[in-house]
Amino acid sequence: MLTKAEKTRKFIIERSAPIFNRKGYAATSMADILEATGLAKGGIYGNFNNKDEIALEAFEYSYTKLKEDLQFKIKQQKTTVDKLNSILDFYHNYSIKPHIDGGCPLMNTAIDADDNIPFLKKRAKEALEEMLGSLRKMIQYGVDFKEFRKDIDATREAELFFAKIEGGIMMAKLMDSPKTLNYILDEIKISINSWKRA
Amino acid sequence: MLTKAEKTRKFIIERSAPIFNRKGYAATSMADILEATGLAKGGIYGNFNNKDEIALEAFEYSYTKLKEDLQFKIKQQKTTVDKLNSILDFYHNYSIKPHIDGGCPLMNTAIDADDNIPFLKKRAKEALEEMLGSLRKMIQYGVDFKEFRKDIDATREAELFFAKIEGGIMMAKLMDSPKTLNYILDEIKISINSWKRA
DNA sequence: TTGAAAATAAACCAATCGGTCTTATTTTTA
DNA sequence: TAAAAATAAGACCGATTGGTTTATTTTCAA
Repeated sequence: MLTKAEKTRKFIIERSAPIFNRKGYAATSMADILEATGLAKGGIYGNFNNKDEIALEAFEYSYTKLKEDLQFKIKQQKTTVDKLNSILDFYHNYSIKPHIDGGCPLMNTAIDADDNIPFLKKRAKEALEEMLGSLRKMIQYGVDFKEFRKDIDATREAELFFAKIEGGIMMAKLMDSPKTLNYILDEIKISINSWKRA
Repeated sequence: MLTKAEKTRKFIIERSAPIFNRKGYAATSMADILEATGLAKGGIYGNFNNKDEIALEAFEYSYTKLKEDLQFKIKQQKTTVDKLNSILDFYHNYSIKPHIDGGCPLMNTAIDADDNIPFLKKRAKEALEEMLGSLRKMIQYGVDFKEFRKDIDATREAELFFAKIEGGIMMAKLMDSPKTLNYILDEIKISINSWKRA
């Protein structure tokens, strides 16, 4: 069972995460967090040392949710091809209905924190590395178990896979249309098929 | 000749643009701009109405510089294939040495302004549309003048071209390595070749 | 050379920033 | 059920925010 303090911490993070993800670190004020939680300063600072700590845990929350939502879809598939396609399916209409308000926390934090907020940038980088690692393993599994040709470079393809999706999300967000993202997803789907053994 | 006022405006924007591009709208304070220009408040507010106006012109400056730097490289090439490749060349090592401090102003502004700063988001969207328009025209020219197969969808390819590059830039920035961006550029190069007529 | 306009510095403003601290209340434990 | 401990409210703090005003200096045409 969660203690009261643990529940409150969790509650504060759940409410803060979408705000940080939408507005970014600097634009999110403690007043925003008070409003979103309905708590007063004592309630917040009794559970967190400072804004940085909330921002870091908020990123953790948004990233973990992304990971878990993806894993939920992936687990339902058996073959590597189907698993990869389930990721593409996850991002279908992602710009309209993202897994958390504000869109991909990796990209948002990458851009928001890159030149100014080292502790957040560091964590986002680690998260991206983890993400790429699972994707690489998945593709390599497909190679090792003869689904894909053995000349497929899993590391390279994982990086390309993710970069394309992120680029597509950015375009879709800015253009207020999922069109480009869907083009990207279509293209990745084709390239996955091209990895298949003859 | 520029009047004194025009010179001062230009000077303020030149100094502010990299700061806005690096830190984003909210994190950039008027104090930052005073420091970067060496001017006092009177000097700034005598030339601009408010921070928003500076931020908007700063984006304009960063975007125009991107456009001009690209056009300079493109103009030197004759064929569409060479022109497109010169764009790829422009983005080679872009993450290490971007055309302006902070990297691509389109992506930075897209993420920074998307959910919070409508006047900036609107301008970034227009800029992206313009960018995609020129790219589309360029590819279509290649189709019309028989460099590319006639089934090539210039609109689609322009969007894919740009989305991939932006995704690559984001990854390169976050990972502190141009590796993924270069993978992306290689892949785009191959796809350009695949558009060629037999 | 002079006088009006343009440009600037810097004091000043209210509002908001992140954060602290005391006090009251609620929750847990004995 | 009472004492102890955990928790939260909200007044308060100095610093900083974007922006204004005023007095002074600079610029340039007549």
